[in-house]
Amino acid sequence: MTRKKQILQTAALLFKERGYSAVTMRDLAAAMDMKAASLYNHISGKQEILATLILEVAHEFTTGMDAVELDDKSAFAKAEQLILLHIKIALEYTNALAVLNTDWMHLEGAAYQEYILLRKTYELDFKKILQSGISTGEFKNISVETMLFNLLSTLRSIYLWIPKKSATEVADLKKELPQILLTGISS
Amino acid sequence: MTRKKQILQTAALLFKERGYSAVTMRDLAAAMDMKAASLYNHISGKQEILATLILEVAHEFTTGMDAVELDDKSAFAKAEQLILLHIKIALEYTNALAVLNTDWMHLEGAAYQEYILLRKTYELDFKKILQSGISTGEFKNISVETMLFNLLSTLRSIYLWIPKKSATEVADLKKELPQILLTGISS
DNA sequence: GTCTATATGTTGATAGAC
DNA sequence: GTCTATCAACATATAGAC
Repeated sequence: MTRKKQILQTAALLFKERGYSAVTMRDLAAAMDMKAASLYNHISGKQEILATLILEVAHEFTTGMDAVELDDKSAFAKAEQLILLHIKIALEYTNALAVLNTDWMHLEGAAYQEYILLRKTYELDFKKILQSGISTGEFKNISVETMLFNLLSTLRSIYLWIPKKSATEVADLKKELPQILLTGISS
Repeated sequence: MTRKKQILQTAALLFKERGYSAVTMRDLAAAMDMKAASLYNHISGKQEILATLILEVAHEFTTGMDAVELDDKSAFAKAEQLILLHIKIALEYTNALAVLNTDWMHLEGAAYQEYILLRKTYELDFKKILQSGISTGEFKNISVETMLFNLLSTLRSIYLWIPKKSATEVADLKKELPQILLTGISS
Protein backbone atom coordinates (compact mmCIF):
# COMPACT_ATOMS: atom_id res chain seq x y z
CA MET A 1 0.00 0.00 0.00
CA THR A 2 1.32 3.44 -0.91
CA ARG A 3 2.09 5.95 1.82
CA LYS A 4 -0.74 8.11 0.55
CA LYS A 5 -3.24 5.29 0.96
CA GLN A 6 -1.97 4.67 4.47
CA ILE A 7 -2.50 8.32 5.32
CA LEU A 8 -6.03 8.25 3.89
CA GLN A 9 -6.89 5.12 5.82
CA THR A 10 -5.55 6.48 9.10
CA ALA A 11 -7.33 9.78 8.54
CA ALA A 12 -10.60 7.94 7.91
CA LEU A 13 -10.28 6.19 11.26
CA LEU A 14 -9.51 9.38 13.17
CA PHE A 15 -12.19 11.43 11.38
CA LYS A 16 -14.70 8.70 12.14
CA GLU A 17 -13.89 8.75 15.84
CA ARG A 18 -13.59 12.48 16.49
CA GLY A 19 -14.86 14.22 13.38
CA TYR A 20 -12.96 16.14 10.68
CA SER A 21 -12.73 19.44 12.56
CA ALA A 22 -11.47 17.91 15.79
CA VAL A 23 -8.60 16.01 14.16
CA THR A 24 -5.45 18.05 13.51
CA MET A 25 -2.73 17.35 11.00
CA ARG A 26 -0.46 16.77 13.99
CA ASP A 27 -2.85 14.11 15.33
CA LEU A 28 -2.86 12.41 11.96
CA ALA A 29 0.92 12.58 11.67
CA ALA A 30 1.36 11.16 15.17
CA ALA A 31 -0.92 8.24 14.32
CA MET A 32 1.31 7.61 11.30
CA ASP A 33 4.49 7.94 13.38
CA MET A 34 5.70 10.93 11.48
CA LYS A 35 5.74 14.73 11.69
CA ALA A 36 2.92 16.91 10.35
CA ALA A 37 5.14 18.61 7.79
CA SER A 38 5.94 15.26 6.16
CA LEU A 39 2.28 14.63 5.36
CA TYR A 40 2.44 17.39 2.78
CA ASN A 41 4.80 15.36 0.62
CA HIS A 42 1.89 12.99 -0.02
CA ILE A 43 -1.21 15.13 0.10
CA SER A 44 -1.91 18.76 -0.68
CA GLY A 45 -3.78 19.45 2.57
CA LYS A 46 -6.51 18.44 4.96
CA GLN A 47 -9.28 19.21 2.50
CA GLU A 48 -7.84 16.86 -0.12
CA ILE A 49 -8.00 14.02 2.39
CA LEU A 50 -11.64 14.72 3.19
CA ALA A 51 -12.66 15.05 -0.46
CA THR A 52 -10.83 11.89 -1.52
CA LEU A 53 -12.40 9.79 1.25
CA ILE A 54 -15.94 11.01 0.70
CA LEU A 55 -16.05 11.09 -3.09
CA GLU A 56 -14.66 7.59 -3.44
CA VAL A 57 -17.48 6.16 -1.34
CA ALA A 58 -20.07 8.37 -3.01
CA HIS A 59 -19.04 7.00 -6.40
CA GLU A 60 -19.36 3.44 -5.08
CA PHE A 61 -23.01 4.17 -4.30
CA THR A 62 -23.60 5.64 -7.75
CA THR A 63 -21.96 2.68 -9.48
CA GLY A 64 -24.03 0.28 -7.37
CA MET A 65 -27.26 2.11 -8.14
CA ASP A 66 -26.49 2.05 -11.88
CA ALA A 67 -26.07 -1.74 -11.74
CA VAL A 68 -29.35 -2.21 -9.88
CA GLU A 69 -31.24 -0.03 -12.33
CA LEU A 70 -30.01 -2.07 -15.30
CA ASP A 71 -31.34 -5.32 -13.85
CA ASP A 72 -34.81 -6.20 -15.04
CA LYS A 73 -36.25 -7.18 -11.68
CA SER A 74 -39.21 -6.33 -9.48
CA ALA A 75 -39.10 -3.20 -7.31
CA PHE A 76 -38.96 -5.45 -4.26
CA ALA A 77 -35.90 -7.27 -5.61
CA LYS A 78 -34.25 -3.96 -6.51
CA ALA A 79 -34.86 -2.58 -3.01
CA GLU A 80 -33.38 -5.77 -1.62
CA GLN A 81 -30.30 -5.35 -3.82
CA LEU A 82 -29.86 -1.76 -2.66
CA ILE A 83 -30.01 -2.85 0.99
CA LEU A 84 -27.25 -5.37 0.27
CA LEU A 85 -25.28 -2.66 -1.56
CA HIS A 86 -25.31 -0.50 1.57
CA ILE A 87 -24.17 -3.44 3.71
CA LYS A 88 -21.40 -4.26 1.24
CA ILE A 89 -20.09 -0.68 1.17
CA ALA A 90 -20.36 -0.43 4.96
CA LEU A 91 -18.18 -3.55 5.23
CA GLU A 92 -15.66 -2.45 2.63
CA TYR A 93 -15.39 1.26 3.47
CA THR A 94 -16.53 1.41 7.11
CA ASN A 95 -14.48 4.41 8.16
CA ALA A 96 -14.73 6.42 4.95
CA LEU A 97 -18.50 5.86 5.00
CA ALA A 98 -18.65 7.25 8.52
CA VAL A 99 -16.77 10.32 7.29
CA LEU A 100 -19.18 10.74 4.38
CA ASN A 101 -22.13 10.56 6.74
CA THR A 102 -20.86 12.94 9.38
CA ASP A 103 -18.47 15.37 7.67
CA TRP A 104 -19.79 15.97 4.16
CA MET A 105 -20.74 19.52 5.15
CA HIS A 106 -17.06 20.34 5.64
CA LEU A 107 -16.28 19.70 1.99
CA GLU A 108 -15.34 22.87 0.12
CA GLY A 109 -15.66 24.14 -3.45
CA ALA A 110 -16.03 21.70 -6.33
CA ALA A 111 -15.86 18.63 -4.11
CA TYR A 112 -18.84 19.90 -2.11
CA GLN A 113 -20.85 20.54 -5.28
CA GLU A 114 -20.01 17.11 -6.66
CA TYR A 115 -21.03 15.33 -3.47
CA ILE A 116 -24.36 17.14 -3.28
CA LEU A 117 -25.13 16.23 -6.89
CA LEU A 118 -24.22 12.57 -6.40
CA ARG A 119 -26.38 12.34 -3.29
CA LYS A 120 -29.36 14.04 -4.91
CA THR A 121 -29.20 11.78 -7.94
CA TYR A 122 -28.91 8.68 -5.78
CA GLU A 123 -31.94 9.60 -3.70
CA LEU A 124 -33.97 10.41 -6.80
CA ASP A 125 -33.14 7.03 -8.34
CA PHE A 126 -34.06 5.29 -5.09
CA LYS A 127 -37.39 7.10 -4.97
CA LYS A 128 -38.20 6.03 -8.55
CA ILE A 129 -37.76 2.39 -7.56
CA LEU A 130 -40.01 2.80 -4.51
CA GLN A 131 -42.61 4.62 -6.59
CA SER A 132 -42.69 1.84 -9.18
CA GLY A 133 -43.15 -0.65 -6.32
CA ILE A 134 -46.18 1.27 -5.13
CA SER A 135 -47.57 1.32 -8.68
CA THR A 136 -47.21 -2.45 -9.08
CA GLY A 137 -48.77 -2.98 -5.66
CA GLU A 138 -45.60 -4.51 -4.19
CA PHE A 139 -45.40 -1.76 -1.58
CA LYS A 140 -48.02 -0.12 0.60
CA ASN A 141 -49.43 3.18 -0.58
CA ILE A 142 -47.42 5.24 1.89
CA SER A 143 -45.68 8.55 1.14
CA VAL A 144 -42.53 7.79 -0.88
CA GLU A 145 -40.70 10.44 1.14
CA THR A 146 -41.44 8.71 4.43
CA MET A 147 -40.56 5.34 2.97
CA LEU A 148 -37.20 6.54 1.68
CA PHE A 149 -36.51 8.38 4.92
CA ASN A 150 -36.96 5.21 6.89
CA LEU A 151 -34.87 3.06 4.55
CA LEU A 152 -31.99 5.52 4.26
CA SER A 153 -31.98 6.27 7.99
CA THR A 154 -31.25 2.65 8.73
CA LEU A 155 -28.97 2.06 5.76
CA ARG A 156 -26.90 5.12 6.62
CA SER A 157 -26.40 3.84 10.16
CA ILE A 158 -25.08 0.40 9.24
CA TYR A 159 -21.48 1.57 9.54
CA LEU A 160 -22.06 2.15 13.26
CA TRP A 161 -23.20 -1.39 13.74
CA ILE A 162 -20.81 -3.34 11.51
CA PRO A 163 -17.51 -2.91 13.40
CA LYS A 164 -19.02 -4.27 16.63
CA LYS A 165 -20.25 -7.46 15.03
CA SER A 166 -18.83 -10.88 14.18
CA ALA A 167 -18.96 -12.45 10.73
CA THR A 168 -21.93 -14.59 11.80
CA GLU A 169 -23.82 -11.54 12.99
CA VAL A 170 -23.10 -9.74 9.74
CA ALA A 171 -24.52 -12.76 7.90
CA ASP A 172 -27.62 -12.44 10.10
CA LEU A 173 -27.87 -8.77 9.17
CA LYS A 174 -27.76 -9.53 5.45
CA LYS A 175 -30.61 -11.95 5.92
CA GLU A 176 -32.68 -10.05 8.48
CA LEU A 177 -32.29 -6.42 7.42
CA PRO A 178 -34.06 -6.70 4.06
CA GLN A 179 -36.80 -8.63 5.85
CA ILE A 180 -37.18 -6.05 8.62
CA LEU A 181 -36.99 -3.04 6.33
CA LEU A 182 -39.36 -4.40 3.71
CA THR A 183 -41.78 -6.57 5.64
CA GLY A 184 -41.58 -5.09 9.16
CA ILE A 185 -41.10 -6.65 12.56
CA SER A 186 -44.71 -7.54 13.40
CA SER A 187 -45.87 -11.13 13.15
CA MET B 1 -36.05 34.30 27.65
CA THR B 2 -32.82 34.75 29.60
CA ARG B 3 -29.63 35.70 27.81
CA LYS B 4 -28.19 32.32 28.74
CA LYS B 5 -31.06 30.48 27.09
CA GLN B 6 -30.62 32.60 23.97
CA ILE B 7 -26.95 31.65 23.86
CA LEU B 8 -27.76 27.95 24.28
CA GLN B 9 -30.36 28.09 21.54
CA THR B 10 -28.07 29.88 19.11
CA ALA B 11 -25.24 27.49 19.93
CA ALA B 12 -27.53 24.52 19.26
CA LEU B 13 -28.30 25.86 15.80
CA LEU B 14 -24.66 26.49 14.92
CA PHE B 15 -23.46 23.17 16.36
CA LYS B 16 -26.14 21.39 14.39
CA GLU B 17 -25.05 22.99 11.13
CA ARG B 18 -21.27 22.81 11.44
CA GLY B 19 -20.54 20.58 14.43
CA TYR B 20 -19.20 21.48 17.87
CA SER B 21 -15.52 21.56 16.92
CA ALA B 22 -16.02 23.75 13.86
CA VAL B 23 -17.94 26.45 15.70
CA THR B 24 -15.83 28.99 17.58
CA MET B 25 -16.83 31.18 20.48
CA ARG B 26 -16.35 34.13 18.10
CA ASP B 27 -18.85 32.56 15.66
CA LEU B 28 -21.34 32.11 18.45
CA ALA B 29 -20.82 35.64 19.73
CA ALA B 30 -21.21 37.07 16.22
CA ALA B 31 -24.49 35.20 15.76
CA MET B 32 -25.63 36.78 19.05
CA ASP B 33 -24.42 40.23 17.99
CA MET B 34 -21.91 40.47 20.78
CA LYS B 35 -18.21 39.91 21.46
CA ALA B 36 -16.80 36.52 22.47
CA ALA B 37 -15.61 37.78 25.84
CA SER B 38 -19.15 38.75 26.80
CA LEU B 39 -20.36 35.18 26.47
CA TYR B 40 -18.38 34.27 29.57
CA ASN B 41 -20.63 36.41 31.74
CA HIS B 42 -23.38 33.87 31.06
CA ILE B 43 -21.63 30.55 30.61
CA SER B 44 -18.40 29.10 31.99
CA GLY B 45 -17.13 27.93 28.63
CA LYS B 46 -17.77 26.01 25.43
CA GLN B 47 -17.96 22.67 27.21
CA GLU B 48 -20.74 23.85 29.50
CA ILE B 49 -22.83 24.74 26.47
CA LEU B 50 -22.35 21.31 24.94
CA ALA B 51 -23.08 19.45 28.19
CA THR B 52 -26.20 21.51 28.94
CA LEU B 53 -27.66 20.97 25.47
CA ILE B 54 -27.01 17.25 25.33
CA LEU B 55 -27.93 16.29 28.89
CA GLU B 56 -31.22 18.14 28.79
CA VAL B 57 -32.36 16.14 25.77
CA ALA B 58 -30.94 12.90 27.18
CA HIS B 59 -33.01 13.37 30.32
CA GLU B 60 -36.12 13.96 28.21
CA PHE B 61 -35.64 10.51 26.71
CA THR B 62 -35.17 8.93 30.12
CA THR B 63 -38.28 10.60 31.51
CA GLY B 64 -40.27 9.50 28.48
CA MET B 65 -39.05 5.91 28.77
CA ASP B 66 -39.98 5.83 32.46
CA ALA B 67 -43.53 6.91 31.63
CA VAL B 68 -43.86 4.25 28.91
CA GLU B 69 -42.60 1.52 31.22
CA LEU B 70 -45.18 2.39 33.88
CA ASP B 71 -48.07 1.97 31.45
CA ASP B 72 -49.57 -1.49 31.47
CA LYS B 73 -49.83 -1.95 27.75
CA SER B 74 -48.78 -4.46 25.10
CA ALA B 75 -45.21 -4.40 23.78
CA PHE B 76 -46.57 -3.21 20.45
CA ALA B 77 -48.33 -0.26 22.11
CA LYS B 78 -45.21 0.59 24.11
CA ALA B 79 -43.06 0.53 20.96
CA GLU B 80 -45.60 2.79 19.31
CA GLN B 81 -45.43 5.20 22.28
CA LEU B 82 -41.63 5.29 22.08
CA ILE B 83 -41.77 6.12 18.38
CA LEU B 84 -44.07 9.03 19.20
CA LEU B 85 -41.72 10.08 22.03
CA HIS B 86 -38.86 10.39 19.54
CA ILE B 87 -41.01 12.43 17.18
CA LYS B 88 -42.12 14.70 20.04
CA ILE B 89 -38.56 15.33 21.22
CA ALA B 90 -37.39 15.88 17.65
CA LEU B 91 -40.06 18.55 17.26
CA GLU B 92 -39.40 20.23 20.59
CA TYR B 93 -35.59 20.03 20.69
CA THR B 94 -34.65 19.73 17.01
CA ASN B 95 -31.28 21.42 17.21
CA ALA B 96 -30.19 20.12 20.61
CA LEU B 97 -31.13 16.61 19.49
CA ALA B 98 -28.91 17.02 16.45
CA VAL B 99 -26.08 18.03 18.77
CA LEU B 100 -26.68 15.00 20.97
CA ASN B 101 -26.58 12.73 17.95
CA THR B 102 -23.46 14.13 16.33
CA ASP B 103 -21.32 15.63 19.09
CA TRP B 104 -21.79 13.46 22.19
CA MET B 105 -18.23 12.19 21.81
CA HIS B 106 -16.92 15.70 22.47
CA LEU B 107 -18.37 15.74 25.97
CA GLU B 108 -15.72 15.69 28.68
CA GLY B 109 -15.45 14.38 32.24
CA ALA B 110 -18.58 13.78 34.31
CA ALA B 111 -20.94 14.96 31.57
CA TYR B 112 -19.53 12.33 29.21
CA GLN B 113 -19.93 9.60 31.82
CA GLU B 114 -23.48 10.67 32.56
CA TYR B 115 -24.49 10.71 28.91
CA ILE B 116 -23.05 7.25 28.27
CA LEU B 117 -24.95 5.86 31.26
CA LEU B 118 -28.24 7.45 30.24
CA ARG B 119 -27.90 6.09 26.71
CA LYS B 120 -26.99 2.59 27.82
CA THR B 121 -29.93 2.46 30.23
CA TYR B 122 -32.33 3.74 27.58
CA GLU B 123 -31.22 1.14 25.05
CA LEU B 124 -31.46 -1.63 27.62
CA ASP B 125 -35.01 -0.61 28.54
CA PHE B 126 -35.95 -0.47 24.86
CA LYS B 127 -34.54 -3.97 24.30
CA LYS B 128 -36.57 -5.35 27.21
CA ILE B 129 -39.77 -4.11 25.59
CA LEU B 130 -38.84 -5.65 22.25
CA GLN B 131 -37.90 -8.92 23.92
CA SER B 132 -41.22 -9.09 25.72
CA GLY B 133 -42.96 -8.48 22.40
CA ILE B 134 -41.14 -11.45 20.91
CA SER B 135 -42.12 -13.59 23.90
CA THR B 136 -45.81 -12.71 23.54
CA GLY B 137 -45.65 -13.36 19.79
CA GLU B 138 -46.38 -9.74 18.89
CA PHE B 139 -43.05 -9.41 17.09
CA LYS B 140 -41.21 -11.73 14.74
CA ASN B 141 -38.49 -13.91 16.23
CA ILE B 142 -35.66 -11.77 14.87
CA SER B 143 -32.49 -10.81 16.74
CA VAL B 144 -33.40 -8.11 19.28
CA GLU B 145 -30.14 -6.35 18.45
CA THR B 146 -31.04 -6.04 14.78
CA MET B 147 -34.56 -4.96 15.65
CA LEU B 148 -33.37 -2.20 17.98
CA PHE B 149 -30.69 -1.14 15.51
CA ASN B 150 -33.29 -0.61 12.82
CA LEU B 151 -35.71 1.25 15.10
CA LEU B 152 -33.11 3.54 16.65
CA SER B 153 -31.44 4.27 13.31
CA THR B 154 -34.65 5.73 12.01
CA LEU B 155 -35.72 7.36 15.25
CA ARG B 156 -32.32 9.02 15.64
CA SER B 157 -32.61 10.51 12.15
CA ILE B 158 -36.00 12.14 12.59
CA TYR B 159 -34.41 15.46 13.51
CA LEU B 160 -32.97 15.64 9.98
CA TRP B 161 -36.36 15.25 8.44
CA ILE B 162 -38.55 17.37 10.72
CA PRO B 163 -37.30 20.88 9.89
CA LYS B 164 -37.92 20.39 6.17
CA LYS B 165 -41.53 19.40 6.65
CA SER B 166 -44.88 21.13 7.03
CA ALA B 167 -47.29 20.50 9.90
CA THR B 168 -49.39 18.26 7.65
CA GLU B 169 -46.37 16.19 6.72
CA VAL B 170 -45.40 15.86 10.38
CA ALA B 171 -48.92 14.60 11.08
CA ASP B 172 -48.40 12.04 8.30
CA LEU B 173 -45.14 10.99 9.91
CA LYS B 174 -46.81 10.40 13.27
CA LYS B 175 -49.32 8.15 11.56
CA GLU B 176 -47.06 6.41 9.05
CA LEU B 177 -43.82 5.96 10.95
CA PRO B 178 -45.14 3.55 13.60
CA GLN B 179 -46.81 1.64 10.79
CA ILE B 180 -43.66 1.45 8.66
CA LEU B 181 -41.35 0.62 11.54
CA LEU B 182 -43.57 -2.00 13.09
CA THR B 183 -45.43 -3.55 10.16
CA GLY B 184 -43.08 -2.80 7.23
CA ILE B 185 -43.66 -1.35 3.80
CA SER B 186 -44.73 -4.48 1.90
CA SER B 187 -48.36 -5.06 1.06
C1' DG C 1 -23.37 43.14 30.87
C1' DT C 2 -20.54 44.47 27.32
C1' DC C 3 -16.48 46.11 25.85
C1' DT C 4 -11.03 46.37 24.57
C1' DA C 5 -6.84 44.32 25.27
C1' DT C 6 -4.29 40.51 25.96
C1' DA C 7 -2.42 35.98 27.65
C1' DT C 8 -1.38 31.46 26.14
C1' DG C 9 -1.68 27.79 23.29
C1' DT C 10 -2.90 25.53 18.73
C1' DT C 11 -3.97 25.55 13.89
C1' DG C 12 -2.83 24.42 8.68
C1' DA C 13 0.76 25.04 5.95
C1' DT C 14 5.61 26.34 3.99
C1' DA C 15 10.91 26.78 3.60
C1' DG C 16 14.82 24.63 3.40
C1' DA C 17 18.48 21.28 5.54
C1' DC C 18 19.61 16.45 5.31
C1' DG D 1 10.74 11.51 2.21
C1' DT D 2 11.38 13.12 6.62
C1' DC D 3 12.96 16.36 9.51
C1' DT D 4 13.40 21.18 12.38
C1' DA D 5 12.06 25.69 12.46
C1' DT D 6 8.83 28.92 11.64
C1' DC D 7 4.78 31.79 10.10
C1' DA D 8 0.40 34.04 10.28
C1' DA D 9 -4.00 33.16 11.73
C1' DC D 10 -7.05 31.71 15.01
C1' DA D 11 -8.48 29.13 19.37
C1' DT D 12 -10.44 29.50 24.41
C1' DA D 13 -10.39 32.13 28.07
C1' DT D 14 -9.25 36.09 31.52
C1' DA D 15 -8.46 41.03 33.40
C1' DG D 16 -10.14 45.08 34.11
C1' DA D 17 -12.31 49.64 32.26
C1' DC D 18 -16.86 51.56 31.57
